[in-house]
Amino acid sequence: MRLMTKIRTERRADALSKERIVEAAIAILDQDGEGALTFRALAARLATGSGAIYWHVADKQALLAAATDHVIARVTALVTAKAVSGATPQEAIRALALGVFDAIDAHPWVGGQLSRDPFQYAVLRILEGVGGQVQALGVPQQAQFNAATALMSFILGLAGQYAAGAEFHARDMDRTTALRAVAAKWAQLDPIEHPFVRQVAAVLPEHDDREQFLAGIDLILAGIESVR
Amino acid sequence: MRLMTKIRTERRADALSKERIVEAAIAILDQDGEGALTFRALAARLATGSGAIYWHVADKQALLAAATDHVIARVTALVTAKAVSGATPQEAIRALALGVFDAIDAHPWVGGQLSRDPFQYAVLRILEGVGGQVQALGVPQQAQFNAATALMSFILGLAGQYAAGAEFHARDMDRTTALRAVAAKWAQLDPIEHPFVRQVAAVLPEHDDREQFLAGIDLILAGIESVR
DNA sequence: AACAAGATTGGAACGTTGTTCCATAGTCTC
DNA sequence: GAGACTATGGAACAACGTTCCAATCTTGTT
Repeated sequence: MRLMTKIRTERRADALSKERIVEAAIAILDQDGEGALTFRALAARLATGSGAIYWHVADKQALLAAATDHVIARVTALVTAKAVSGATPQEAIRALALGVFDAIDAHPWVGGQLSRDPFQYAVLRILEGVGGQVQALGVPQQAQFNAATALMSFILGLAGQYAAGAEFHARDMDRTTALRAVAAKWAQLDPIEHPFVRQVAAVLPEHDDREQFLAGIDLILAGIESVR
Repeated sequence: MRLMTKIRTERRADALSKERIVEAAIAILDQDGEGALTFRALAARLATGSGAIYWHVADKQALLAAATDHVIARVTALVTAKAVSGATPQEAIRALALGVFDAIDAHPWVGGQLSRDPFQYAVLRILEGVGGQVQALGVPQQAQFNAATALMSFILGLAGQYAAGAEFHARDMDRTTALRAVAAKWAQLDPIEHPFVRQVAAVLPEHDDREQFLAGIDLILAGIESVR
């Protein structure tokens, strides 16, 4: 008896595969937003039927998780590679966080997906990256869990907010005018009931999301420093 | 000509109203989870048709936002009342954060909704509560925005994660056994690629979400302290 | 009391979605 | 070639959010 050659011999040039499906899904998501990804649109783009797609992918959740992982894997791989080549743990954490932020900026749907499913592989990747650097930071073992998950929660929280905001304006306007519109609405709130939000509204249109994000990371890093 | 008496005279005892609809929605969400809230189920519970509901509510998003606000308004009102009666800003922030956490624990769907729409009124309420205490903390004006939104993002991030996790097990098992299952899966990961997650898996089943949440808040508060 | 105008109701109907089912076609092992 | 397994494409199904509309109820005017 011969060992079965499990090597997939190219059946056809245009054969379906999980990878091709995921890439097509990402293309749709990037081009037309989260709402545009349907199995019909996907089947049309791949010139096949929805049944064929289900042969390779369990369901829509799995498809979204795979697409998200595809994007996040790039980020974590790139950053952990940098981390090896002599950077402080703080710098590595900042780089990882910014990598995730930029990925969400480029693919807003990733933000929504990350904050929706805590046990998907992409989230685990980020936790591993953050956790490793927290260890390198010299945080005592019992505190590592809380420190790493705090960083994770912050990243995912802002990810979700930013993504939802991006989904919100999408086509109609650019980000600045959208923020200006929100600020205008907030400025009209009751000064007695919402003094702080009104104050925020004044600086909202000019603020830089990236800087805000990094400031939050630095805040938590400073907090971790004080525990160490 | 006489001024129109715009006072709504009770049309019928069982008249529909936005409030009754929101309360029924909350009942369904609490009882059977986020997926169970449909306009058909809502209409059945209220003994009416879906068209009648649309007369009072714009769409499903508005309904979920109203339901979320209904829950969160209670929390912020309660906590800001406490804050007035002499508590340190730190204590007030902890109380507010824990209030939100407990609300999500009691109504997991609130977590999902909060992290999905950044401009809904409930989020604004939390931001106002947090921001007011950040001011009271003596944080310089330029840093207040970053400090408050960092706390917000952390709260919403963990809210989303916790809610998604709660939705995940829901009926089948309680939280501890669900965590044990996840921990078991994580423990089987490649030790080279995922050392930190494997370490986390060991403590995952015994950890207390509430404590973890509070630890994160304290970490950020410590970070804010160092900036002050 | 009768009427018109608007507010409110209940349920049918529409278009779209995720998913399942199935008849067919391709590919590999004997 | 005969089967067995893999893979495909599209029809069909149930459920959803939403729209539409005829019927009813309430109010203000005569």
